[in-house]
Amino acid sequence: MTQTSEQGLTRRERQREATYAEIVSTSRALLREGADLSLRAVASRMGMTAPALYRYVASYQELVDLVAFEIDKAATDEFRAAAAAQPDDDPMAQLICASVAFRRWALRETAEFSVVFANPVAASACHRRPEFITAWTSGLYMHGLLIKVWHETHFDHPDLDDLDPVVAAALREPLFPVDVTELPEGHLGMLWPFMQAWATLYGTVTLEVFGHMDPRIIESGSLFASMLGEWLPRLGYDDADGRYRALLLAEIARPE
Amino acid sequence: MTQTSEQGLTRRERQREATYAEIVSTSRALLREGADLSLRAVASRMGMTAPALYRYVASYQELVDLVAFEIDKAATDEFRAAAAAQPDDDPMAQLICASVAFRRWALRETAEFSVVFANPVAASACHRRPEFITAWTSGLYMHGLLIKVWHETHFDHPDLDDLDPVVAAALREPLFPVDVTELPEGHLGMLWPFMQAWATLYGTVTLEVFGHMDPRIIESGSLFASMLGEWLPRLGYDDADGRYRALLLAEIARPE
DNA sequence: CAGGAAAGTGAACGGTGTAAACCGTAAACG
DNA sequence: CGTTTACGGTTTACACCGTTCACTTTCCTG
Repeated sequence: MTQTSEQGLTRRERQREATYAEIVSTSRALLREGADLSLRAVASRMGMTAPALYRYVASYQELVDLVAFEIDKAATDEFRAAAAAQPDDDPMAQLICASVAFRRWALRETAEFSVVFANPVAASACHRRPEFITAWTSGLYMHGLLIKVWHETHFDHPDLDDLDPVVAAALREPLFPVDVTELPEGHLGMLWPFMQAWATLYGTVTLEVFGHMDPRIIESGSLFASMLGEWLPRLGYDDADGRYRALLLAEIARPE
Repeated sequence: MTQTSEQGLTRRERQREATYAEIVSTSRALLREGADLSLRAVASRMGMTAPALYRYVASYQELVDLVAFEIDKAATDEFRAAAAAQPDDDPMAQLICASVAFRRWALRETAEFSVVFANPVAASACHRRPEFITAWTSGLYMHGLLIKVWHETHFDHPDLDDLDPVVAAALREPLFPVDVTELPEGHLGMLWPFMQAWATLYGTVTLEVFGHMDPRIIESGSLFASMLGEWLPRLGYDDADGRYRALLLAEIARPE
């Protein structure tokens, strides 16, 4: 092999990597302009022809999967930044900020959100690489926050044996975004409230993004606020002083 | 005017109505075969050319809206049939059966579900005719069941004045599926738990349909069961004998 | 230096939504 | 009755789309 850069990549490999990055960035630019994602549009904006993209991506669906993965990664950075405004020893405050950031991002970048979350995933990419499950990065991050919350409150969660055996078996070797090494020993059941919380969070936001709801209520953010507020006691906070509820409302009202 | 039928429709109008019906039925047939909905496919299967469809529908999006509306209507018939297996003086049992039927329908007819529920609605059809909001019929039916539940348990709901004023204003003249005449006087606040329940129901099912979840957990139905079970106390049932929870599990497990 | 892989091009096929011009038939009207 | 009008359909055409194939260029490597 000829000279490789300090990352261990040859010139060609580095070029290839750069092209991948450009594909993703042009795709995201298209989505943000309201245009729809297409091989031809991406290629022509890059000064190429459509068939050239097949050197990087085997099909249109694979382009979508690639872009979705990168979008999710970038969005997670945004959630992380929002959470960073809260002290590190207050994971619930971080979780609130991250969740609100998730909603804010979804309502602002509806096209990007649709690519990641309103995109059937099961048969297409899941079986190849588990980490290509859409929302892998964001799910991992959110779950990490939830674990930090548990370390503070030790909130209740079912035991594996109390759950449907099928579910228990699934939780023992989960194929969704979770870092089991972060999970305290013998507390696999904590995954269950995580999935419940994720379902309601995802559901509320999807409902709002797709507009299946009175626009005035969406704009007010009340539905989202009540949904998130209901999770406080379940996560071990009575919030007697109303601090978290106040933070929640303030974050929702905060302009971009 | 020439002779009109007993419905007050001329021959021409009746023919036109029949063509509309055929458009919808062929569209649904296409969706159920896994093909995707397109003007050309619908037209050619009807023995026409694509531009002819423009005599009935102004654009592709309008075709989608039309089909979505009819799909929702047909699905609601299915929910109603499932609920009819329960006695009429047990609205909670009916609500459970209808909700499970909703999930079952969504997981079986994922393409039809996507047309109705994963279809941005706000800007397209909402402003023309409020009843063209997707899921109008099903939403109306579900809400009717919830009102019947309230008449039995008088479950708690917030007062309008306790809610965000923006929300209160929206609930006073709601533009989503609800028949205010069925609502008992002074209980407009009941719409609020309805929207919360709808959001979680919709969210859970959408999550399952799009496969953003461990397939084994979807198949077991446990997530859906727990979500629905959590609504029992909020709707005024302690379910001490576990009757409703048993019904819920039985309905989920029941084969088609 | 020769060979070969990688990257990109052009043309082509079958598919899509949509606009325009055109045409026969059936209803409506004087 | 004849004339007019409008409806429901056709052809044609345009601009896109994903995808395949044959071909060229370029650059790395043995």
